[in-house]
Amino acid sequence: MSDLLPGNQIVKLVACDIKLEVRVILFSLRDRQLQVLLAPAGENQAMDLWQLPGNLVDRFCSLEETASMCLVEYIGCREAYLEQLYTYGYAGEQLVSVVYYALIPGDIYPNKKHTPSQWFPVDTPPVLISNHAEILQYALRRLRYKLEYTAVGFELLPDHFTLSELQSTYEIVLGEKLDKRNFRRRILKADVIEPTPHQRCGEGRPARLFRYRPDAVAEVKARRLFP
Amino acid sequence: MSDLLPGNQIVKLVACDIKLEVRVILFSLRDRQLQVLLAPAGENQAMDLWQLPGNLVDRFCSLEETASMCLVEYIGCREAYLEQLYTYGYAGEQLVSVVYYALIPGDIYPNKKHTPSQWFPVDTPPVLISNHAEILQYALRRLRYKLEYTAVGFELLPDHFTLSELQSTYEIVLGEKLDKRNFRRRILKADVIEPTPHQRCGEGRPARLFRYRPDAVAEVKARRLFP
DNA sequence: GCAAAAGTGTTCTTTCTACACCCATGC
DNA sequence: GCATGGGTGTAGAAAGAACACTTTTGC
Repeated sequence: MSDLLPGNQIVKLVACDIKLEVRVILFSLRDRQLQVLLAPAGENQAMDLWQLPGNLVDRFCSLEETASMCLVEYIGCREAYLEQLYTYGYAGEQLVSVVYYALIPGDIYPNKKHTPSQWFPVDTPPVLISNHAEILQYALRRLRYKLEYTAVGFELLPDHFTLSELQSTYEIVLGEKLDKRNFRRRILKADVIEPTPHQRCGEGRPARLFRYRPDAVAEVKARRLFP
Repeated sequence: MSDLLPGNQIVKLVACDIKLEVRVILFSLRDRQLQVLLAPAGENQAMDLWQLPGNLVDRFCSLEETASMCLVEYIGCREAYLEQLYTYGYAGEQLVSVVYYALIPGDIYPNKKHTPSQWFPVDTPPVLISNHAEILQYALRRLRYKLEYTAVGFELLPDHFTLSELQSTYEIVLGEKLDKRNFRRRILKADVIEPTPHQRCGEGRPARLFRYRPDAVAEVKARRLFP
């Protein structure tokens, strides 16, 4: 298990049998619920044990690249909002786990792919390995908190969306009803989304479509201000 | 290569030549300035290159333990406020750096120890290796932001402190003058510090001493809500 | 023309901000 | 008794919360 290493000086100090992995919490809106993608963990399917998707860190990939690769691998998604959550060290198992979370536009990626992973409502997850349930709860708290002081909610929607869709997103994630007029005022004042010339027709009066201002994305990322 | 595997299979894929280190940003108030502890980085002293204190992660220590050990090693300090900041991956160097920051009560630990590390004002740090200057800036932003919505400021002070000392701490870290009455109202409403029966005598009228409520510490920690 | 969702302002309440004087002690 | 820092309340401004009706389309 303790692999041998080439003998320059720095290697002497390397704690070489610590495993390093990246895990990604994929959040998405499906069936009007906030859902999370989980992968089966048990050798034995009957156990019904699940885990957060992830990969060991390859020596040629950065942490964020590894996380991005997970998105591609698990749902074929490029270019989602991705943010580092926390790094957990498991002393007993010599394992370090760098955890990210991602916001996946709902209804873009199919419910099932070739992978055996599945979406679960965040409120009713299955039994998870290790401390993954705790990590999931923490991610949820962070996501909710973040929604309250930034406008990242649109990252869960397609490129173009109506204000009602955005409000619904906030309501689902935060788990509470919001006032329509106050919501619009606040979200527009935040100045990260802008109206487009297009409308969406459906039942009732057509709604104006919005999109996020491309120049505003950096700003949202920069407010990576909490633990 | 990159499928996530449970249990024993994981070992096959270990990227064993990735180095894992913990760095700690030690903040402290000295000479009425916010200062940071740095360690010399150059083999050659003339270069005057510095770095954030840190250690490679030992196989038997957790990340937080490693960070705590840095505090002991560099300034002989146990029991400081310690919070994970961010984890940086350096793909080119196969290096992963888990960075914490710590708030060290000022004037408790002497300015110099047997270690060659030194305190520098955060505004005028020396030249730092790698991206350590950037990390320091990020830590500062996080600390300032955190002070605005929590009451962690007292972690930079001794066990007992006056409200004026606490206000001064906030002013130094945030870099702006605060209104005395508003400050007191806010900090008391936050409900994390409490008056003690004691007073501190000095010049002028004696000041009541406060301390943080032991049961409130968990609460502050729990608001580890930002990236 | 009616069902269904979109869109739009105002009032009240709460929170934040600005501001000045008396108090207790040491010397 | 005076110099020094400690301690206290209030009024105006800004921000947030509560609230109901008109508009546009498809059927």
